[in-house]
This record gives sequence, C-alpha cells and structure tokens, in this order.
Amino acid sequence: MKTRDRILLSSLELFNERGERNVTTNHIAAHLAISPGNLYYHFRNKSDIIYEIFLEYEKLVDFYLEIPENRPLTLDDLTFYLESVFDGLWSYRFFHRDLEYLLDSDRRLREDYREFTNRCLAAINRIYEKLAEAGIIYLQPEDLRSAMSLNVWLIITNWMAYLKTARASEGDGSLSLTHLKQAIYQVLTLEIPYLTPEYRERVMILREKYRPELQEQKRGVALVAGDRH
Amino acid sequence: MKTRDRILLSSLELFNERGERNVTTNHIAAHLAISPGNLYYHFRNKSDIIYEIFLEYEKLVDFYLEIPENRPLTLDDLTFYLESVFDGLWSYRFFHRDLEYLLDSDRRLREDYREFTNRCLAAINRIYEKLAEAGIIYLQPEDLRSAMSLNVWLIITNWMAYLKTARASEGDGSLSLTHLKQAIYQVLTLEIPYLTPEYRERVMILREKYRPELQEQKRGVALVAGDRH
DNA sequence: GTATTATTAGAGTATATACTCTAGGCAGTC
DNA sequence: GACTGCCTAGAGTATATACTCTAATAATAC
Repeated sequence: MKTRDRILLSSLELFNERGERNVTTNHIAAHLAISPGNLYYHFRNKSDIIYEIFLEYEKLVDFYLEIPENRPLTLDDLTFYLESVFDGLWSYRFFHRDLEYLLDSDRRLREDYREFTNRCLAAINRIYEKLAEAGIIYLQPEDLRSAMSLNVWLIITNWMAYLKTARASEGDGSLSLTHLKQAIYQVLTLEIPYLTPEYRERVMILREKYRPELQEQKRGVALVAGDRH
Repeated sequence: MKTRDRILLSSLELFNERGERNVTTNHIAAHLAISPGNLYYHFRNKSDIIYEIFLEYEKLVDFYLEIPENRPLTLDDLTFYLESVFDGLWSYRFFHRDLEYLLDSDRRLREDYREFTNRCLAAINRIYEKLAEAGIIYLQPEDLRSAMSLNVWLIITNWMAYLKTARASEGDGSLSLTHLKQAIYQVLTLEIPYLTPEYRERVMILREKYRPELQEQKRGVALVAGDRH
C-alpha cells in the first residue's frame, strides 16, 4: 500500500482509538515507523489528513443513503439504512467526538460538513416520504416529517457520545458496534406512533432485536463463544 | 469578589466563548490581569477549575429539574422545565462541546457526570409520569417512557452542536439562547402523538412559539429594535 | 548509464502549555 | 513592631507539538 494511504489508515485508527486531540502527527509517524518528514511530505498538515478522512466518510455515508427512485422502499431497506449508517458512524467515530473543534479549525471542513449534514437530513426526509408511499410509516405533513428527520439525525449522531459518557466505564469501558446499534431501538421508538397498522407488528419485532438488555445478553453469549469484536 | 470566584467566572466565560481546548490557564490569568502563580495558588490545575464549574452546572440543573411531589404538574411546569434546562445548557455551553475529552482526563468528573446524566434521565422520566397523571401526556408503558426520555435527553444535549455545525456560519455564526430554544420545538414534536385530546391544542400552540422560522423573524425584529444579544 | 523525479530519514526548531518556585506584600493580632 | 497566614507577582522550566530543512536513497525516464 502507498505510504499516503497508510498514513490515512493509521491516522483513522489512532484517532478512533485515542481521540484526535490525543494523537499528534509524531504519534502517527511513529506508529507507522516512518519519519515525521515523510509524513509531512505527503500531507501539508494535520488538518489535511483529517479533511481527507472526512471525504472518505462523506463518500461512504452518501453511498449508504442512496435512494432507489425507480421502486418503492421496503422494510428491509429501512433496516439496511439504519444498520449501514451506524457502520459508517462506527468506522469514523473519532469525527463526531471532536466535531466542533475540527470545524472551527478548518474552513473547508466546516463548509463541507454543513452541506453533508443537510444532504443527510434531506435523505432521511426522502426516505420517510418513500416509506409513506410504501404504506409503512405515515409521517405527514411535511413540517412534521422534517422535524422528525432532524430528531432522528440528532439521536443517531449523539448516541455514541451518550454511550461513552453515561454508560461506559461500567467495567472496561469498551464500546462496540453492537452497543452503537442500540440507537436503532431509539430511532424505531420515535417511529412507533407513525407506523401503519399493516406494518406495526413487523417493525415492533424488528425493534425488539435492538433492545438494550437483549443486546447485553447476546454480547455475553458472543463473548463466551469467542467475540468477534 | 474573591479571586477564586473571579477565576471560575472568567474561565467559564472564556471556555464558552472560545472552547476549553483553546483556553489555557495563562489566558485565564491574563484575562483577569493576575499572575499564573496566583491562579495556581487557588487551583491545583486546569482540571480542578473545570470540575468546580461542573459542580455549579450540576447544582443548577438539579435545581431546575426539581419535581414537586405534593401536587400534579401543569403545562406551565413543562414550559418551565424546558426553558430553564436550556438556560442552564446555554450558561455552561462549553461543557458539552468537549465532554468526551473532559471526562477522559478527569476520573471524578467522569463518574460524577455519569450519575448526573442518570439523574437527569430519571427526572425526565418522572416528569412524564406526572404529566400522565395530570392527563397531559400519556406515555406508557414504562419502557416506552424511558426510551422516549432518553431520546429527549439526546436531542436536548445535542442541539447546540447541531446549530454550531450545521447551521452557524450562515452569516456571522453567532449563536443565541433564542436559537438554542428552538430545541423545544423539536422536543414537543416528539411528544405530539402522546398528547391527550384535552391538551393537544394547547401544546401545539406552545410548540408554535418555538418554530424555527418564526424565531428567525422574531430575531430579525429584535435586531432592528436593537438586539439584546 | 545518467539525469530527473519521487520518496524517505532524522535531526532540529519555534512556539505553546501546564505548571513551579521564590520572594515579597498586606492585614490582622498580640 | 514583629509575627503569622493569606495572597500575589513574575520569572522560569520541562515537555509537547506541529512542522521544517537538508541530505540521502530509491524509482523512473531517456
């Protein structure tokens, strides 16, 4: 792999593990066993590294949130959207942790991120629109739908912080993708009142799969059986 | 005022304005026109300053969230809770911005904050319980109520970050308490399906007062009339 | 093979940051 | 007026951090 890509990969890994604030360019270089000079040959500064990682993140989420306009959405689509958004959030989890500082120190990033958020919100909106057409979730009128989409976005992007600050350090403080996906339970909770009678039962069953306590049990079993995490 | 208190006050002010990460102990001392030595006579380190500010914040929010157990709750109580929680959040807004880092670097703070969050969640839960008793919001059974309380908490604590990252920099990027309180619109949106028929209309009217577009207009008028902010 | 370009090492630097240390002032008290 | 305890100044320090510079090496082109 090219050094440039290895730098991006290692940076992401270290940022996710220790937080951007705790990872210096010298750390990154040391972790890769390359010289600081080498790192700075490939990137002008730390901000540039972060910006490029953001571009990857953006691309991934945009891909996950693509909406098929030639067919109606299904319940499976909804599951896919929720699952994959959290995969993305997990892979780039350092990003939301120091978001405000990062945006403050890089204008490009600030502007790109703003557009990114708005694109995500529009996508969520459109998904609910299509779920209404498909007779799964009736979320109308438009201003209710967009206020709800915004709430969903807030829950999704803040769930990780909630886990880390209010839940973790019960034990080893290790956080997993499984924990992260409990947010799906929270999002589906929001949707309950708007489910159509035809789909209510099925969504409620789906929601149960993400119920926190259940997840703890599953994780326990997984650990005994050899955890993948 | 005692030097010690002036340090706390100035620190809070600077943290809120520039973010904790961008404010050094030397900045604080300079801002107060005292020597670094003097600052360190009153506080062992930066963490201690932050911790004491947190204690104030905690005390304030605990006070705001007190629940009268000798009488039913009214709609005015609900308004008061929402309004005052955002007053608190605004006054100590630096705190949630760098929350994860702050908790990582101070064990006391981490543990205290965890209990604080749980206390807040319990309070929100209890408020909904009492609002149900008062026939205002019917939020049952218990697990639905607590999942919803958690969602409310996530929206409340993440709203500021949303404004800063997705909204601000449209113009001067200045954020005001008024903007912050648009979160009340978002919270009331969540509650809509659970409003009892007797109160539905009144809550919907209350909600309209916080509708974002309306707020923009109000702010526009305020600016023309000489903004207080 | 040689010229050119791309990549890398590694020592080094300017600045910042959290914090220390010593000396001394000032208010009250006997 | 000297003693005591609290408070303050301000110079100073160890460490970290982002980043630079030069020289050397590897890769590629001709």
